[in-house]
Amino acid sequence: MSTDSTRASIRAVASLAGVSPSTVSRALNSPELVNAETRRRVLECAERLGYQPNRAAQSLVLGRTRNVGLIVPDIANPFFAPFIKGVEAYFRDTEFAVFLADTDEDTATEVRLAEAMVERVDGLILCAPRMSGTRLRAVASKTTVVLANRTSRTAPSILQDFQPGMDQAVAHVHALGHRRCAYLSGPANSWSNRQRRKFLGAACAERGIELVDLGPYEPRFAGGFRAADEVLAADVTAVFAYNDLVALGVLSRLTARGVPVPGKPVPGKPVPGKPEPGVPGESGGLSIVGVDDVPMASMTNPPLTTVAIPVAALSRAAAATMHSMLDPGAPKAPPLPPAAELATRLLIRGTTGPV
Amino acid sequence: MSTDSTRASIRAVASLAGVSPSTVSRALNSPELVNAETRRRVLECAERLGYQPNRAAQSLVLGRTRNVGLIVPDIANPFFAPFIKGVEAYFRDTEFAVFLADTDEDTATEVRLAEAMVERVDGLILCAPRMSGTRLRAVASKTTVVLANRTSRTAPSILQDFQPGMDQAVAHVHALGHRRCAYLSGPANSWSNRQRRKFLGAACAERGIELVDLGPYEPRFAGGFRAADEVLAADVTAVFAYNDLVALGVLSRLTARGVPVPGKPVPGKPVPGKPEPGVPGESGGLSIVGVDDVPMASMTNPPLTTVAIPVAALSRAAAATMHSMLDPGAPKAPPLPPAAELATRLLIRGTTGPV
DNA sequence: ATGAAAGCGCTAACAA
DNA sequence: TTGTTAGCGCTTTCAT
Repeated sequence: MSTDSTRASIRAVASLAGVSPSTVSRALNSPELVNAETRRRVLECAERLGYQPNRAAQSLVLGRTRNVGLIVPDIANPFFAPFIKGVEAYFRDTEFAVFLADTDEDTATEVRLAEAMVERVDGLILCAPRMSGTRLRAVASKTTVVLANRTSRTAPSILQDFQPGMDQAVAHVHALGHRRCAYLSGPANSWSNRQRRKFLGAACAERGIELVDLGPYEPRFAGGFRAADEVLAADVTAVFAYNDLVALGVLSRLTARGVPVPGKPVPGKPVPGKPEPGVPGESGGLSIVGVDDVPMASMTNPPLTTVAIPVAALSRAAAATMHSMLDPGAPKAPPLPPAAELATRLLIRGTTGPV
Repeated sequence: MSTDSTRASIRAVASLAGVSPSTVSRALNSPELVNAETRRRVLECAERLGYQPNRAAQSLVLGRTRNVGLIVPDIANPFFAPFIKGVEAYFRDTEFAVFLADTDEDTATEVRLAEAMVERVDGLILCAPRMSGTRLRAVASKTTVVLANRTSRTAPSILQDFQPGMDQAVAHVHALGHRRCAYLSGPANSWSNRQRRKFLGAACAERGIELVDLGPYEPRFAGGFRAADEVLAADVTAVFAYNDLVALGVLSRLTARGVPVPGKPVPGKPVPGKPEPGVPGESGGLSIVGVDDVPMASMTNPPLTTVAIPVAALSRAAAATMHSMLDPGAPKAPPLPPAAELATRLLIRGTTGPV
């Protein structure tokens, strides 16, 4: 019955076990330094008192918090949920706990949050951060930083490989006969956006597809709404959206406007609200390709063709890298996980069809 | 140029300002106890050195961490994203930082996480926790607890008011002529589930609607898939799903099976994969009602009729309650926010129609 | 209004 | 193998 209202300290355990506090500390942290029998007794007493070392005191003397921070642009964006889950799941079985923060896609908020976190953690995982290189360097000088989807010489970064997915997407669309397509771009200062655009551009050039740039749009469903109308005016037959949310927004708006997706020409059914006739290759509808493979992408009607990203591998790699940097005893993460694990790939579903 | 590699301590500031450490501490924490001019000088020196009090040391002496924990069943469930965001947004402007954890809808994990968190926080916000009353009491005895969507005598709880929404849903469905409906239940030990069922049951009884219980199903999209087939076998004309995810799963599966939603009878088009004919009132299709109003509910085709929950008000109230309990100086949260703010309401969209 | 000193709970030299 | 001692950086009596 150790129902003491106030928490047991290391001294309470020590005196109950008839040893000094240092011995208790050793029994707990460096078992090999203490006599087996003594250790057993200490552990038993600790157990009996429900002893839990005071973390503030440990942090103070050790100079480490055993917390890690995780900053993402938007929790509500379904792309980040599995990322967060992956990181949390990884650290669940370690001595580390994780602080999560959401920047609301705002760079200033991101900087403020990073600065607030630095005080309370041993390391910071920055997922797709938008802050400047200078800022990043400032943060990295104060704590251990691991980057996901952002390059930098300042800190190790785990990156997806967009090339295969984007290439497959263009090949697919090309095979369906599309020759003039649009890219709906996302945040201008985002590494992901630049990557997507780059590989898309290269693959299109290679295959003789004309690529029109539209945007930037906010990387959400609402952004896709706005994009949809601009797409209709751009005289293309297929669009590559920055991500699934935008793609879904486009799909929804297009459906509402009566534009068929993908382009199965509906004879005699012109596009309402789009009075200019004579625009070639358009009344046939549009094909749409997203990126991310968020859960809802497979639930729409028609389901979305999209470039899937191995988020779980990404988050696990980021977490493992951080862990190995903070705790030399940790299972050391390979400097970079096998490229194949981080490769994107095309998932062909219902929103792409022949011109 | 105070580019010192090692962080400035309170002593560094003290000696730079020519005062004692206690004065620096007072200048920072109890301005009224120190001479205005001295204070100005101290603050300037602190600024110059980029001084940031060591949190571990403060925690140790103060006995408070200035962290709060937040535990939710599933980050990936779009219902919780705004909740989390609300809590994070609230604490963003306070001295508190928040730890987030995801239980994966698992009670054992929930308990473990709560116990791990207790060590590192001053208070714990438990969103829709499933742990037993006994466990809850154990946790609450170790730290300040605020509950969201879970009743308890142990700790203050913020609850949504499901009555109006459920009542409106039943009235709506009744007006459309439905007389035999199903409830697709969620987690058995969830307060939300019991509430939904209760008000649904009462409203149906009142209006002479027969309510069939199905499930429980896991509260996700996949759960709805399984539910859909059982619904078809249950000979009902409308279903109330535990939440939107389940509703969307049902919708998707039904669409795939060729069952029209809502029930606009498609003449001469029988339900494939459902060989038994002669079942009355079914080939006409089904009406579906969800709960939550997650973002994707408005994006499907047809968009989902659902009972919307004011999550932002809920999370804000929970955060404010916690804040006022931890910090007497905080804007004191009303014991309970105005009921109207927490009331659910029906959003009629496309998945409900006449029998 | 300010300084000196004690101590929060723990770990790690150093001694024994 | 174990105990003694000295701090980690801060706040807070208690003096002055």
